Amino acid sequence: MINKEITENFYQIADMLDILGVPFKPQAYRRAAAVLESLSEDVSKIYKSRGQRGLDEIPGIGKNLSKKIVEYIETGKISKLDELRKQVPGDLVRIMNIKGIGPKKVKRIYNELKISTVDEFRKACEEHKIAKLKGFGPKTEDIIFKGLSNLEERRFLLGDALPIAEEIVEKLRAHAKRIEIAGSIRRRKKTNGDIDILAVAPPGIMDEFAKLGDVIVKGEKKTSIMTKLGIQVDLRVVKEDEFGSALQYFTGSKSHNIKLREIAIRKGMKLNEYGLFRGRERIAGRTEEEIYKNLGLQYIPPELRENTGEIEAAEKGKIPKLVERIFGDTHVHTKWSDGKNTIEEMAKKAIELGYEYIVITDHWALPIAHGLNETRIKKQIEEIEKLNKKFERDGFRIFSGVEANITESGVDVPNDILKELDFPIAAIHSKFGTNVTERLKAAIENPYIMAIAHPTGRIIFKRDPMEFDKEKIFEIAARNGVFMEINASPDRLDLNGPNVRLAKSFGVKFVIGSDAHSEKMMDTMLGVYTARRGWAERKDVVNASGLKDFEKMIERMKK
DNA sequence: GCCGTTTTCGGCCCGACTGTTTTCAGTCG
Repeated sequence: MINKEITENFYQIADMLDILGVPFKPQAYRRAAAVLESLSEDVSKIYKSRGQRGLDEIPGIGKNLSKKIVEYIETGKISKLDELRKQVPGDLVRIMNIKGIGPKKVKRIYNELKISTVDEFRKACEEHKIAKLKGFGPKTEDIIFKGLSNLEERRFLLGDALPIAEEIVEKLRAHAKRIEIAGSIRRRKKTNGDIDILAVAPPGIMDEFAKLGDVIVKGEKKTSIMTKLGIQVDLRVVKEDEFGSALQYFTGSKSHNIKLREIAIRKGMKLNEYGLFRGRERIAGRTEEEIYKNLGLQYIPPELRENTGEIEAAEKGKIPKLVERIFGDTHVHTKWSDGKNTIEEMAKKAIELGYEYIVITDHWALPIAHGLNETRIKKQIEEIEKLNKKFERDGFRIFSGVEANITESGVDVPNDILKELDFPIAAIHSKFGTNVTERLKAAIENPYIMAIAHPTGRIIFKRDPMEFDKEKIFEIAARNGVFMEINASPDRLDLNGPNVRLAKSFGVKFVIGSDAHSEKMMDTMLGVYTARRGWAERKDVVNASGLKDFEKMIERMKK
């Protein structure tokens, strides 16, 4: 996606301008980059349809930055970045990523020691040249030396970070009056760089917390540790009547907060983590709700706090009523293909999770996944019918389905099989770079396919999303009434939030599926969070309603 | 480089903690 490439370029320009000591511009570049990062539309599409002016209208992007975006779309590079590279040599930008080392320090080392590469920095540390510089010392040198061998920023899947955060909160709960997860985990971002926890507690909690990892910093209001798993955890302790303002502040996002503080200033107030103030008078702070209210805003759920239009929506009272839970799982694997559990075991787990139905969607003849064939799927349908009699009294139902593979010649399951199934879904599992738009289109236009599973094929940290004409596919899907799946698998979360929002703008409806291959994995909450981040409401998500609605929908689609 | 319910010029979020200092600059979130 071109947005991401431009974002990278902008962040680099910002860092370089920082090193050069240019004021204010770095912030402008970073703000623009952050906006582009969570923009659901492809900037090249915007440029194609509405020209440079279309780009200009994006908040945080003015004449100069839109010109640079156009330059990147047309030439694949930004000449300003090339110019800056001549002025800011070597690895200085990368070295600046070391926590505790910023533009000023990097620049001084560069100027005074005339070094710029990682190797030169390492050598300078070993020879203790950096500690001898004025204003530097052994600790700073140590931070740099250790940081050099760990330069890549590590991020964690929400599916990994959230349980760790919850575990720490549980361990500390007895020592705190109130305690909650804040930061990007509370916003349910798909990946997280660290864990932020906020508490109202006596000072002793810091000692308890310090036992859970290696201490990085320890003060009475803030302590940071590094856990064995390599994830940093920050604990902040605040006063009880400041909890709301602190939670708001530490939940972010940064650009959401900056915007809120600007609104506060415009209305003659001041907002910080201790409260909302008018002059010396503190007018809010105990709860987040009263802060938003006093700023003249509707309450904004954490998942939306990315400064991508939610503040404007809140000003007009138009924050959507987001999905809260789902009633069925539309993507479940079993032992019939590559799953670990039986249909019955998966059904029982679903009942335990409070669901009213599941759809069994095993793979079809996929070589890697020991798939179904015509005789076996008939047997599977028989088993499902038998189990349905058993579960009837629980008000629970199992639907038949399949996860068809979308090959280059179309969906790999014959139509006369598909039409026997309740809810067949289809997905691409190979050749991620070949005719993707055409293949997705063919699958959507197959009259029996109900949903496209993991539509972009992305696997976080491992495989980039496939390139295809999203607008076209979403338009066709909406027209054909085919659902786009929000895949709740922790390393997929595909569609992601911004894509959900884009698809929604075309009138696409969604299903949330766990893609579970074992009962342990059958939790769709990450999918619900992803839907919320995409501003999806109950009416946008089929399985956000109960069994009756799902049955009716299937009947309708069968006609 | 962006932006405007005081502004098309002159602002640009704000407090905690650290290391290196003798009162604070730099960095982070």
